[in-house]
Amino acid sequence: MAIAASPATGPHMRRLARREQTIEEALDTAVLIMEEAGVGGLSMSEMARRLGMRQPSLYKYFPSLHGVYDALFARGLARSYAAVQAAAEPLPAGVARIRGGARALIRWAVQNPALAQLLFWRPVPGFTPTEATFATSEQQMRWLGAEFAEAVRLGHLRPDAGSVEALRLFTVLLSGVVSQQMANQPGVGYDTGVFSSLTDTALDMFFARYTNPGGPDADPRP
Amino acid sequence: MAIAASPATGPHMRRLARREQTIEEALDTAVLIMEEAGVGGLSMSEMARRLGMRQPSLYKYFPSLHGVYDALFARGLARSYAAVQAAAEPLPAGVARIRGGARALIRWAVQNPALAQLLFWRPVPGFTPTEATFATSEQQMRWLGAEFAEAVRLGHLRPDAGSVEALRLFTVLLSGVVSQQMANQPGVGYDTGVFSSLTDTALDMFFARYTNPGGPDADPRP
DNA sequence: GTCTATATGTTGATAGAC
DNA sequence: GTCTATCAACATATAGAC
Repeated sequence: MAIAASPATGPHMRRLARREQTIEEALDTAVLIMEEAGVGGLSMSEMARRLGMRQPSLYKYFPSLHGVYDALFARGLARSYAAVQAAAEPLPAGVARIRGGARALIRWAVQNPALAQLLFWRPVPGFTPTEATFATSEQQMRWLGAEFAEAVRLGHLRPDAGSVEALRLFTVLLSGVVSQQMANQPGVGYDTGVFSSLTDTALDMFFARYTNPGGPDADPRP
Repeated sequence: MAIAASPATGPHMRRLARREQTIEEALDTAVLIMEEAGVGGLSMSEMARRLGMRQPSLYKYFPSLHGVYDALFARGLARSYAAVQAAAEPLPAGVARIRGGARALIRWAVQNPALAQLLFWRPVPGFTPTEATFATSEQQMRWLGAEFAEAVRLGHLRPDAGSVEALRLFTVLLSGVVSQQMANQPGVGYDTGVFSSLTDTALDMFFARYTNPGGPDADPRP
């Protein structure tokens, strides 16, 4: 592996890094366009125009417009996942961690409406993400399932909170808050949005349903 | 008023009816296109093509593409409202009626994905419905608020169910079910969809939160 | 990797004959 | 109300010179 000296800083790697940087810059621009013109309003021409580049040059970085969407989808997944993990990891396992992750996801979605729409809805006709990028999505769901199982094991939630139905109901809540906030108050921040402010109430409602009446440490019936 | 004989069947009215019929047919076609190509995939050209008409002729019926979207928005509002009312009206006032209306709305949304997306999300960049059509939307919300107030009066729900927060939380649930169903299982029916099947569970969860522990007839605290 | 040039297609909308 | 003709933009994508 490390035969050549400092391969990560050699001219080849520098060139690769430069290329990566251009791609990142192009995706930044794409996000700006989508925030102005809608997710469906993205075009190679407008991207090139804003990048000070001719439109055909963009095809050296992306194979097609679909390729751009796919890269944006992957970026959205990675960033939302990172935001959730960064918020959830330091918290104690169980409902506290789940709550923190949910808050972080909704906050991220409200702050990144274009990418969030691409992930939560399917606004681009004929666009389906690549299998590879879609795998990240399933990873996120597996993580959430594991956290629910842990919350059950800790006695925070009743055993039926580990069912797929409970997990789906949880995603319904998150999706609902995000959808209502973005559709009815676009451009309004997380803290002032009338729907994003309902996040904790919605989570309370959900956890109350899956908590034993006797409290967090009550014995689940055998 | 009724000076001329049978004005509703005279030649003038017949002509008007014919015009209305053409417009309805055009909107039917528009819905089909949106279901195939996405809400943003609608175009005057494709509409005219399928109607066996030249594209400029369509401008005799709609002032612009935005005008078509506005008519579709109005149609979606009217039909969803009608579906909700038809299901809710025969039911006894209170939670039963609210539950029936919610079920009907989600069923309608799943069965009419294109119009539902136009109503629930804002997928068309730069399109905002006319004030007149938007008024219908507020009418629907006022009806829902009145039903909640009635449920509180009947003792079905706690007084705080009449708050705007509770009402918003309710719409979050409906929006969440619809969004998840349409995004993750497009084309799957209401009865077999894994998310639309959660409708009753979600409503149970909501009503449980706003019900007194002692049961529907327990005294609300003074 | 950048550019020019170009093929090829689409769209929304208007003017004006019949 | 229908049509033809047309305008002016806009788009994706490719070929090939430098």
